[in-house]
Amino acid sequence: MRATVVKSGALVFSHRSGSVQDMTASRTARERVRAELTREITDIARRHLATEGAGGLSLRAVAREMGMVSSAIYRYFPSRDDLLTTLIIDGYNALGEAVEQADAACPGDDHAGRWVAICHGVRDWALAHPHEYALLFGSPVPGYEAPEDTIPPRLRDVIVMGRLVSQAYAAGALDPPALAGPPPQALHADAENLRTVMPGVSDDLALRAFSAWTALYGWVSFELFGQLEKTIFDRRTAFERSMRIMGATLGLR
Amino acid sequence: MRATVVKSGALVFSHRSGSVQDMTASRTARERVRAELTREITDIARRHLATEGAGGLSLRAVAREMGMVSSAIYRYFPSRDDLLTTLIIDGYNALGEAVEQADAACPGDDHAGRWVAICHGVRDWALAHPHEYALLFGSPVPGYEAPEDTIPPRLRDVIVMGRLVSQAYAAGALDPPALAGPPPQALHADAENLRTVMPGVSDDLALRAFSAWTALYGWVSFELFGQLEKTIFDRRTAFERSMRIMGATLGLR
DNA sequence: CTCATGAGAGAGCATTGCTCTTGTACGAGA
DNA sequence: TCTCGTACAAGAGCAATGCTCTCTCATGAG
Repeated sequence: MRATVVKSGALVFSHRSGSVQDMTASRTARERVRAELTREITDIARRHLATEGAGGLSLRAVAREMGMVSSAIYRYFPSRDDLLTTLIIDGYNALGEAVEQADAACPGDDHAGRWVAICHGVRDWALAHPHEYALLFGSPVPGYEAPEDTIPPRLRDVIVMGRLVSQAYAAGALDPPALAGPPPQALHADAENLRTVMPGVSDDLALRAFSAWTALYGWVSFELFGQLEKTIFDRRTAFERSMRIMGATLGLR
Repeated sequence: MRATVVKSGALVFSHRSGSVQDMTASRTARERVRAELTREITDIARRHLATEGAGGLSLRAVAREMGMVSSAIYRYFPSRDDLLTTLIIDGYNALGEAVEQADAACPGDDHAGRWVAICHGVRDWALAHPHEYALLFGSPVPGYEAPEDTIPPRLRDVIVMGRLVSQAYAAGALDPPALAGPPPQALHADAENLRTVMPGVSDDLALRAFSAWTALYGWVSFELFGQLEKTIFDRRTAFERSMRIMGATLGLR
């Protein structure tokens, strides 16, 4: 697999960079068809995922639908888990994008509004893609270990929330209520950790924001996994109310 | 997977039952053996569940371990889903019991302490039985529809929380902070609904309590499903802090 | 003692993930 | 333009799975 033409000065770094991934340019016809088929496989797999769920995703079924024999699919994905991994990465990216758009649709200085919009962004995406959400946030499929590649996409949504909190804090728009004493010193390191996506805020605020974040996903998971079944009926309203309360614990009003 | 094929010629029912919960006193020997074998199946299944997870629970493997042929197990459970259902019901009961005990271990008038104890009760049980927790609160297994029988056991834990909130409210021990205006009228029906496990409290309080409840499970699910992986390290402390904040939104201090 | 009934055994079907071997068409280097 | 290595697909096969039959036999109520 040798590139036909090396156009940029990549030659200089060619011995250093082991992982080259610029496959956007049209290479040979073979590689083009390979990329096309790979995309088609993931598309079909995503559709099966949406109808059957993660457990029902079958490589053989995907192959069948493509008119391939089952073994041929292993040319593209060495195992079912590898297919799952790309679906997971795609899922995190799709969710992250939805959240980014929800945030961007609000005026930058309406911090409380942005918070609610972000929450709705998560919930709406989850309701629209329940099985993908389950793949990302449900019980991990047994024997499957998420590789490192999934980490950056996974952070996209939380980064949006962190940015909001930091901006609101910097703008002096936060008026957090006194709910408890200062957080225990033992949590300083974790708060410091959280500040990588939430720069500038206090330990207390970072921890509260993360709590609100888990509450958001707690609600959505409850709703999607059937735990609200005979309990909450006006779910959108109840969700928004709950998220407003959570936002209020951060001082977003 | 080892085989350990045990061809037991006769079923020995001289096993000391000593069981406490046989409401129908020992009927015919046949029925005794049947009850015993049913229990043994669920025990083995629960062990497999704990090691392999829900997806890896195989009727054939359970049968093999019992020295039965695979088809024989269908005399006891008509399908894999039925086995799952009894495991789910048992799981809810075990969780509910753990939560009840956690609550009971606190002085009745220490409402804030009881709240934290209940939260730890949920989390501790979940950490001790991760796969069972995943079965109860994780992504629903595709094609599986939880039957009605699972509803009462599922309410055991939430009833404990509701009782606490009602008692604290009745004792005048709640001092909820002003976090938002009154809840929308649209949620009155849902709040009324919540009052079946939380009698006497206001709409606002019922909704806040339910929010805290979802936040609790949100945290535990995040922790168990790997979402806290490179983020929170002192998890017990962070969890308790988060739950204290949630309790404070109810006015528990 | 009789005999319907409950229960285990075994074969079998359709399905899965995955491997191995064999045939084939492409396409880069001569 | 031809050749030959390579990428690819096909097919058979293995070890599992859930579940359904049928056959046989011991149990235990009448």
